[in-house]
Amino acid sequence: MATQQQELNAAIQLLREHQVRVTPQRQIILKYLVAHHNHPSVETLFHALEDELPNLSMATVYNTLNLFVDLGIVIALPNDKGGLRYDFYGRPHYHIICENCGKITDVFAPNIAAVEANLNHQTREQTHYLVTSNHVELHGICPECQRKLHIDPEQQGWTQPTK
Amino acid sequence: MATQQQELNAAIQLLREHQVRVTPQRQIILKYLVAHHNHPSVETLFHALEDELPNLSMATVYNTLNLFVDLGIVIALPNDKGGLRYDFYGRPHYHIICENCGKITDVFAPNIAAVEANLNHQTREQTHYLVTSNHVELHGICPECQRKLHIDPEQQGWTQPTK
DNA sequence: TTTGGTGCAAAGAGTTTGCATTTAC
DNA sequence: GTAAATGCAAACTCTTTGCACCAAA
Repeated sequence: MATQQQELNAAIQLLREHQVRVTPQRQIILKYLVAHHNHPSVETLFHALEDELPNLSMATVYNTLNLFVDLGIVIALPNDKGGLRYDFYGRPHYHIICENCGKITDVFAPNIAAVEANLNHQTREQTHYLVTSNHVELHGICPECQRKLHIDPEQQGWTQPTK
Repeated sequence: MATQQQELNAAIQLLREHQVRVTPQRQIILKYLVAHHNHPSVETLFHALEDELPNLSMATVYNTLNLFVDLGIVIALPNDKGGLRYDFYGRPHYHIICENCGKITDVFAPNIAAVEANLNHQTREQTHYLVTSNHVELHGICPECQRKLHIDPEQQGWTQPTK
């Protein structure tokens, strides 16, 4: 398991390899993403960093995140309202999102590779696409919200209360 | 296998059950979505229908699609640029998206249920979330783009050309 | 007849861009 | 020293909202 410092160094190395400059803003944004796996929106990230970087601009946050996504350091998680949240992508994993509170949790399944291989194979058989990657995203209710909503943890399904 | 007419009728029935009015706009938008599995954006849908509904408003398209998503008739497919595309959700399926041309293709895998059950179980074990649904999305290169890009169909991986 | 829906226009949110200044290399 | 990145503001795109008119039930 790589330490946060090692992950950060590896990411900075990646910047150098792509000949983009290692600015304080980029380092601080990276450091935040490595340390906090809270899948921040641009907004969240901006406010989390405004103490450390008082004249940080929103534009810089947008530009930096777009750069990181292009370099594959970070992945963008689109939600069904058209917004994006970001995640440092050190090790392959997928996500589960709480339908009640919106929290995003990383899932590192032991046989994730087997499931994905199966999925990719089937898809290729059927569509003849050349499969390059997959995104798995689950939705559910996180443990805290289960308690808050008084949901029986043994039940297998759940339907959102009518709005 | 349900015919398009049956799917359309079922969807209209759903509108009635939820006591929302069956307007010409809603019927025509539904008809389009049932007939074309091209995963249109709001823009695409609007232009496809402007002949049939000359004073159709964008706002109506937005409102209607949001309604359909809330009713579960249609699903929203967010892309990593923060945009949304829509898909009539008659039968469970997942999607593969061409990285070159952006085309979205439906995948109806035979044992999709088994793969999903496995995924859900693992996720629950690890996170203790109550899993309610899952979204599987693959990325790849569609057959046409493989030809255009002269990609050997036997190869197993592909990396996007540097921009 | 009575809500609820539509169309229009305006407002709002989120994101990108142009440009002068600053800074990493 | 030079090219690239930042910060600011303005521009732009996408989506929602308020309201008068219309139409489905």
